[in-house]
Amino acid sequence: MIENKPSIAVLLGPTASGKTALGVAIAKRLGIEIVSADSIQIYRGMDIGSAKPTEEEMGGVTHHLLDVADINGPKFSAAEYQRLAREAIDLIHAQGKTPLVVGGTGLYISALTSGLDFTQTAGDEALRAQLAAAEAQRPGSLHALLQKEDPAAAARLHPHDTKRLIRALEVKRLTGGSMAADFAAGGAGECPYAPRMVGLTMPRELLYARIEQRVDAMLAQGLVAEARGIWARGYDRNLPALQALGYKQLFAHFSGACSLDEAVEAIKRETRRFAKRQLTWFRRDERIAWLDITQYSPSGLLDAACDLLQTEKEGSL
RNA sequence: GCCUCGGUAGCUCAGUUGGUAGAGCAAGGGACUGAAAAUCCCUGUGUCGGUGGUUCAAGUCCACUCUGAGGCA
Repeated sequence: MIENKPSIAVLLGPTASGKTALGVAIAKRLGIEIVSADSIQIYRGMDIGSAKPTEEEMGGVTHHLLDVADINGPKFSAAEYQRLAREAIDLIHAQGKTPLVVGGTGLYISALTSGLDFTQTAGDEALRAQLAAAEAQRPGSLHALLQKEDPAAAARLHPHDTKRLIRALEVKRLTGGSMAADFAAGGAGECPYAPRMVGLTMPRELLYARIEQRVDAMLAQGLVAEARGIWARGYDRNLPALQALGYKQLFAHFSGACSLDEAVEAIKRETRRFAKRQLTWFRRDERIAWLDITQYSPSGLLDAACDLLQTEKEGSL
């Protein structure tokens, strides 16, 4: 009945909800370290557009999992994130502290708070390229293939969901296993930690207004120059890192596909949609204690968050 | 003051010879296990400016009225 799993505190929420600042404040008060759960802040050189905290914003609090990958380096993955983050967490636990995971990438957070077990098969780029080509040539062929090789997985995937179809075929062919089993598990496997989760929320209108303001602030901070610097390196525009909000739309502008104004509008629109998807992901996790930031004063919010995140600790100490 | 063209979904608009309305965009909901800020699926939310009239039946025809743009005086 008594679980002895080490606890982790998690602060999550959609983009522009104020996680970064609150996270630092919490870490300072509790004297702990932060583990970022952000799929874009892992990239070196993508600072303004990813809203990566500056040295000043970090306020002396140690942040893990920032700047751990290169834009054109080996393909990063959720599995890689899980490995690195667990290392960082173990290190923090070794110091007798509770790590505070802060971020908005749902899959990454789930990789730490649930039993998500990525199979031991790394991606096979050649196979992926081959499958992608087959689908491009004859749409629908991947789903038909999967139907033959792994009907259970095929039943879970839409014929248009090319990325997952490729992955399912990859898993089947390389390991003989089935993605269907993973889907069915729903991440319910063994989680090495006891997570304490707090989510930041607010009325949708306010969130959208904050997104608008933040994109404008990024532009004022030099987002265009940062993106142009990366653009100038001539990387393949299809790199995963370059699909990031802000960069992707500005690259379209640099290539002459649209005006700067149009790119900025697209960034704001796509960021809104992203926030909506984040909320969809988080909503299904009943473990999250939601704090509506409009219901608290800044210090009240900090108190409430610390309270929720610490309860477990008090109980176990 | 007169004339013309508009007023239909959050926005831009379409609505055949009268049968209580539909596209794009925006938006909302959902999925998600090695690309996840990615990828994919679903959804029309409406006193058709208002009032009265003709009609079995009005977004559609008639009258009046409110309102926007333009034109003529």
